[in-house]
Parts: sequence; C-alpha cells; structure tokens
Amino acid sequence: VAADRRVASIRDVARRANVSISTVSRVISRKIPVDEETQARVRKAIKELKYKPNLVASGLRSKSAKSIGLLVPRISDPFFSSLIDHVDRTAISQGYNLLLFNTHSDPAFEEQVVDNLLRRHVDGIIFSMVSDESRAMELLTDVGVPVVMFDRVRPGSRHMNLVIDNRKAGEIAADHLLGLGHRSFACLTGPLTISLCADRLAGFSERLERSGHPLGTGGVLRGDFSFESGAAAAEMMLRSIHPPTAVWAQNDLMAAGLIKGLARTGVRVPEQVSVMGMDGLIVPEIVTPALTTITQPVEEMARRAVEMILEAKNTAVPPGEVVLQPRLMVRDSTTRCPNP
Amino acid sequence: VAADRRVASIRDVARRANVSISTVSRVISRKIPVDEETQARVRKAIKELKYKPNLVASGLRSKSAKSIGLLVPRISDPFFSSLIDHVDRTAISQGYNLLLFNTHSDPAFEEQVVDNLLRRHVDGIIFSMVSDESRAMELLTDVGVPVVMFDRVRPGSRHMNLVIDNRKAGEIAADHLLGLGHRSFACLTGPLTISLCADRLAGFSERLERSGHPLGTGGVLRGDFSFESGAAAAEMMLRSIHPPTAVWAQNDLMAAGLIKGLARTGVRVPEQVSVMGMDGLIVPEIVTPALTTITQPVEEMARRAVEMILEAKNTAVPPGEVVLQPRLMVRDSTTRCPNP
DNA sequence: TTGTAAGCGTTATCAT
DNA sequence: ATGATAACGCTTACAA
Repeated sequence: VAADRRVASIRDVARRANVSISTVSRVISRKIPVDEETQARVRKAIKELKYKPNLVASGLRSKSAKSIGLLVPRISDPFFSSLIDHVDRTAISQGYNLLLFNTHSDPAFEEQVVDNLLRRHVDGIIFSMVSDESRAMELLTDVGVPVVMFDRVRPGSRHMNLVIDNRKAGEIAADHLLGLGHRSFACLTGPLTISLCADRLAGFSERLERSGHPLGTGGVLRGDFSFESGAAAAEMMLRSIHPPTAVWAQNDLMAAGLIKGLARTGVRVPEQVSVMGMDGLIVPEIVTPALTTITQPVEEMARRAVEMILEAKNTAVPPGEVVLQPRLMVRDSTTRCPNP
Repeated sequence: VAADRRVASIRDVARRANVSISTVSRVISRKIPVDEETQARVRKAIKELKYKPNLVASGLRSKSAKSIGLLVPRISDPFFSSLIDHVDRTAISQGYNLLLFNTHSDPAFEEQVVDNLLRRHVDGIIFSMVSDESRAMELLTDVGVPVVMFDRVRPGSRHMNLVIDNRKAGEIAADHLLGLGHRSFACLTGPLTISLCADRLAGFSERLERSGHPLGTGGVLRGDFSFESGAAAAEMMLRSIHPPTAVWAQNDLMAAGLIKGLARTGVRVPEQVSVMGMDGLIVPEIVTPALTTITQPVEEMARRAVEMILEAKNTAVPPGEVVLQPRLMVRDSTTRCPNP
C-alpha cells in the first residue's frame, strides 16, 4: 500500500545541515567548489534524510530532465527490443533514462505519440518511423531538441540520420546466393512504403540483374516483417511457375515464418530452397536450420544514436548522417543450388 | 539540427487569448466550467501557437507526471518485451507514459536503478525483481507511490503483488507429460534464487512424486532462462544414467536451446524426448518442432498491473494480491512415451 | 566559499 | 466564470 509520506526536499537538507539550499545544490552537482567541512555536513544530512534530488523539479528549472525519448514501431520485434535494451544501457551510463513509446506501426498513432512525447521535454529523441509517409517527421521540426532518425529515414530530413547501408545489405545477400550457384530468386520484403525495404530490394535485385539472373515476375513477395507474413509467403512462392531456389527475407522473423511455411508443404530448407534473413538477433539460432542472415550492428547503432544526441547537445556541429555496415553471417539455411 | 526556438507557454496563450493563465489551465483540464466563448478564444490561441502543455512543469506542481516506471530484468527476453509492449498499450490508453528500466538481472545494478527511478517521481512502479535476494524491495517501502511487484514476488511484501500461479504451472506440465505415458522426467529451471522458479519446480516435482515417478537425481537441470543455458543443459541431460524421456523447461527460450542441443547430438524431439516450455510468446511457433508450452496471460497481466496502480491511486482499498492462471498449449514437441 | 532571490511552467487557493 | 498569486523543488545569476 502506498503511504503518503512526504519525501525530504532540498530545503530539509539545507535546514538540517545549517546551510542554504544553494550550497546543498552545489554539493550535489559538484560543479562549484564547496568547503570540505560543510560538504561533509551536507552529505551527512542527505544520508540521514534519505534525500533524493527531484528530477522533475530540476528538469523544469534546468530544462534537462536527463531523459531520452525512444520511439519504435513495435516493441516486441526482436530487432527493436534488442535496440531498446542497448539504448537503455548507453543512456543510463550517461545518466539518462528512457521514455519508451510504441507507435504500433500506425501513422495515426505515431502522430499522437509524437505529440505526447513533445510535452515531456526530453533531452533528445531517437525515432524509428513507421513509414516514409509518416507525417510525424514534420511534427518534429524545430522542436528544440536533437532528433535522431533511426533506421528508417527519409531523404531531405533536417534531423540527424542513423542508418545502415541497406542497399549494401541487399547486395551482400545477392552475392552470397549467387556464389552458391543459385539462378532463380525471390525477395520477401517488408512494406515497400518503408524506404529501407525498397533500398534492400534495390540492392538485391540490381545485383541479380547485373549477373544476368534478374528477379522475375513473382520474385517480389510482400510481407510486413511478421512471422505470419513469412509463413503466408511460402504458399505464394510455391504457386509460381518457376519457384525460386533461393529466397532472401528482409528480416529473420519472416525468414523463420517462410521456413515454417515451406516445411508445412514438405519443402526442405536448405536442401530444396535456400533461405536467408536479416537482423541477426536470437531468431537465427532458434530456428531450424539455423538461419544464414545479414546482421545489423544493433549495439553500435544504439550507442551511436545516444552519442549523436549528446554531441548535438554539447557541440556546435552535430553529426548529420551516420551510416553503419551490415555483415553476412553464414549458418545452415543456405547451401549450393541443387539443380544448377 | 536542433534549433533553440523557445516553445510557447501557457502565458503566451493567455496573453493571446486575453485571459488569465488560470483560465487557460481550466480550458485544458476541463475540470472547471469555462464560458463557451472564452473557451473558443483560448483554443484558437492554443492552435495558433501550437501550444503543448509542459508535463514536467505540471508534474512538479500537481505531483503527477503521468508516468509509470517499469523495471524488468531483461528487456530483450521475449516475455518481458511482450510485457513492455502491453504495459505501454494500457498505460498510454490512460494517458500515462512509460519510463523503462533494465536491471540486467543484476542485484547491484537493480538497486542503483531503483534509486534512480525514485528521483523521477513516477505515479506508480511495476517491478519484476531480479531475485528473492533483491534488497531493492526494501528501497521501495514507504516511497509514497503504488508499487506492483510483478511476476517475481516475495512473501510478506507490503506492496501489491501480481503473479501467476506458478505451482499450478508445474502441475499442468507434469500432468500433460504423465498423461502421455512418460515415466522419467527432468526439469530445466531458472535460477532457484527466484521464488517463481522454485514454485514451478515444486508443483512439477510434487505432482510427479504423487504419481509414483519422482524426479530422480539429475532430474533438476539449472539454467538461467537463456537459450544458451538450454543448449548446455542438453549435454548434462544425456550424460545421466537414465536419461529422461520428457523435459519441462521453465521458459521457451531454454526449451528452444534444449531442442537445439539435443539435435546436435542426434536426439530427436519429440520422437525420443518430449520437450515442453513456458511463456507462449513467439518462440513456440518459431521453433521446430513447434513447442508445447504453458502460456502466461501477458496481456491480462500487463493490463491488471496498470489497473492496480490506478486503483491504488484512486481508491481507499487497493488490491493486495492478484493471481492469474497459466494455460496448457499443446503443439508438436511432446508425444507419447516411446518405450513405456 | 556561501547566501539571497528570481525564475522554470504549471496547478491550486483564494478572491472578485 | 474569471483573475491574482502563491506554491511545487530545484538551478543559477548576483551579492556578500
């Protein structure tokens, strides 16, 4: 049960230590020298009263509540939950806490959420947009706090951008599968209104074209990043006249669904069809066969995102755009083409 | 780039609408009647200035920043990321936002985090402790805000408790496996310093004992809820003199690891060994074979947790303890005992 | 080195 | 129905 005990304030500490509240403030902030002896008195009082500075009050006055707003489209997506984890880690190491917002991959909800976030006067915003059509970005212009557009960005943004080279990811996937002798492909994409999906697809298909084995009709399967959409794609795929021998899914969850869907109709991976995914978090090792995938450097992404915000606060010239590199991770779900 | 544009305050709105700031406040809060016409003027000014109430300021004054603190041991664990998702959903539907904290399953870190959280004067705390040895609970007594101890509780707590019937979960698992004719069992547990693990184990083993087929030596495998610990347990298990034909892992991640580990040494699930898990989120369908598991009603748990906090704020007699029920979900990883 | 006092942007308590 | 005005708990010039 919540007792309504009044909690000690800086005044109480000041009275107890026989100093002014500003002295107490100085002792805490350690920015301005305070006599050793009075310092000791103050610390004693703080301990005795179990005083904890009220960050709401200090946030109001100093205009920095030491918090970072993190907006993601889906909290429970393994990529984002891992991102949240790592962002939290770096943020807290710098004394910042996380205000978390789920936009539910819904543009309307996203606007509402951004509007809400703005009322909280966070020190910075890390934002992974729902899609290129998000009006939310406009709501974030000139808001007076650093904004890092994360993972999903739109060209011409006036914010900082942090992305991985998605086109490159597609190329890596294509190269890997071509190298295994495959000649007939499919790509299971996320919503193409998200530019990152379009970029990945572009890299993938251009590389294939250049090698003389373009993605044919039915070579583009549209999913929504969910396991279910991956499973559903399996049926679509098998219905086509020339079923591909190699598929790249734009995230691991869909790849896992695809494998499941294929297994359901008796198609074996990788013996009959090679499948690869993207992200590289938990899912690839859980799945059977273990998933060949393209990993994203989430930890580094998270760290850089927080750093960018802090740099923007402290330096005159904040970083504009940071691009990180995806990497191939070969496991068991891809193999040489069975019928070359 | 972050421009330092000053954002409109309630004073600006008041000036523009030719009213006092209290009137503006009244229009916004809708608690006190305001003349229709002046109301219109105020709303117009709000729109024109793009005014957004500063929740830091209002939080300071009203002692309610409309935020809930959520502390979990591991953000990227599927159970907790799903929990976070649902808590966020309910919280936001009530106008509350989420401050998220990761305790990293580390008691020392946990204390630091709780201490930190307390400075933020949230309206309520939902807390999933690291273990029974957590000193953190003491830090949370008499803090003046409602605290819901979630999932991991300790008897004698003066906070509200929200749990599932973990003993029952163990019984359900035992009954399912006994019903399939198994006579030789193992339980892959989480850290036994977490009472929920001990409870699950107690329910499981007591049921087995009563049926005349007790968990033998080596029947208790200790894991840490991670996929890796599940994979490692497979080796331990196969080394024992009478390897079990049925194993219950206390979460799905470990069950998935176990299946992987068994596959590595050529043991097939469920043909040779039946495996079941617990939680029921994403993992069971990704895994091959699909995992028989005991589901936790996360959505309901999340909703109840938020409700409990709100009730504690608003009613005289807050709920003390809420117990929810786990349910069996049969899929493909368990089957009749091969050698009865 | 320390104290005084003026805010930060609200809400709440008075009056009117 | 509306307006002054005093907090809320802190930071930060400015004085001393």
